[in-house]
Amino acid sequence: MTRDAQATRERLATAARMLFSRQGFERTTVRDIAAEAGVNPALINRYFGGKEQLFAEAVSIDLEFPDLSGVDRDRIGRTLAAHFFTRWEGNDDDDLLRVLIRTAATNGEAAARIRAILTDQVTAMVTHVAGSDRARERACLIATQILGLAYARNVLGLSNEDVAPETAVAMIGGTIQRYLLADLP
Amino acid sequence: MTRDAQATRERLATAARMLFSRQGFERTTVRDIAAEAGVNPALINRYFGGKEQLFAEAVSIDLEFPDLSGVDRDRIGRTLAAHFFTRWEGNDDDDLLRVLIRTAATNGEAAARIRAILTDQVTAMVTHVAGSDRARERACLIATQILGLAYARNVLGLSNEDVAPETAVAMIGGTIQRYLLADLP
DNA sequence: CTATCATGTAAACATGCGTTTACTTACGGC
DNA sequence: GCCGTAAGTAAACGCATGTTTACATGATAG
Repeated sequence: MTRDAQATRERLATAARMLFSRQGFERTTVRDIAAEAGVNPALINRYFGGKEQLFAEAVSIDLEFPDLSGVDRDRIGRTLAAHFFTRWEGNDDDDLLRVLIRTAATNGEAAARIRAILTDQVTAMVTHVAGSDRARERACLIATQILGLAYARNVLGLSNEDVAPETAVAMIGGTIQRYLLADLP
Repeated sequence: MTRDAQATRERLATAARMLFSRQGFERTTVRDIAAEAGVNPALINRYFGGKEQLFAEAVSIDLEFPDLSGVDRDRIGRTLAAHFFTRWEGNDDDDLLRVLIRTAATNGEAAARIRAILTDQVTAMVTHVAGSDRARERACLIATQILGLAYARNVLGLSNEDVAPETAVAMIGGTIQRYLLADLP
């Protein structure tokens, strides 16, 4: 048994991300997390202070928008749709947006975290592309579509059999394009 | 204390809908439900067999699409958007779609229920309006937008301050219109 | 080599959960 | 009016949870 506090911490955080992502906060037990990390449950309290703090520390997120500077102005929506679509394509079990979408359903802190992401990251992107005029409204509209796509795929389990990826990227890309740049009433 | 089995059953079902809606399945306890209904927790088992069965019975849902027969073909999307928007406007605490959206995040059965709604009700509506060709794809696209709107409002708590209702109805209506009737790639 | 302290463990603790059991109470037919 | 039965209750059960405590162990400085 090799002993390395920092490595153990990270094993716990990684295991936590994976399980929170798959099952949400309530259904994931500290014993599950510890077993997945191969250590003793008590270490969660030693290193993080408790389950809540582990969640707060394990789940922080960056949407990682692609660089849009070289993209045709009328293809930005499609590029963003493709970005999110492929990001969730793989079954990487520690995608943090997935964690939040699942967890926010019953956890106010997670919901606040997503709102912050919208306010900060999406609005910044919209401002950068379309200017600051009504940027927040546009960001919220875009968020409804992106979150709906994420929810359908991650929570409901809709797959490429239900909507072909090309169709989804093209149509949802068109929607984002409208929300970004079309005139608002 | 007046005794009426059927009334008690309904009090339990109503209380369950409200609490499941507010907190999701895991966070809602049978003791909470019984207290809200003003009866003994054991009656949940007597009348429904258990918490799971109570959930299954209390949460069945009808999307109640508006009658679209008299609506201009190019205003159908907007009509649908307005329908869903106003439906969730009020704070009625027993809206069943809200229950499902919250609960599906950590409960496979609820997720299956929403998929069934999509398959049955939304696809039927699409078929009726736009014909059966690729109706399921169109239904899934519409679902991503509707669910995203519902999620943003009910789970994240986005309000009319974030996006003005007129803007949301117009823009999201336009999206549904495209998903319903525009050529798919 | 050994003393020491961070690291890890096992077991118990306190609590809250869904459910079951044994019991009490009010209603309706006779 | 009585009594059988449906309706309702109180209390306990068994289990799983997050957390704490007391103890064991391995790396490392002197």
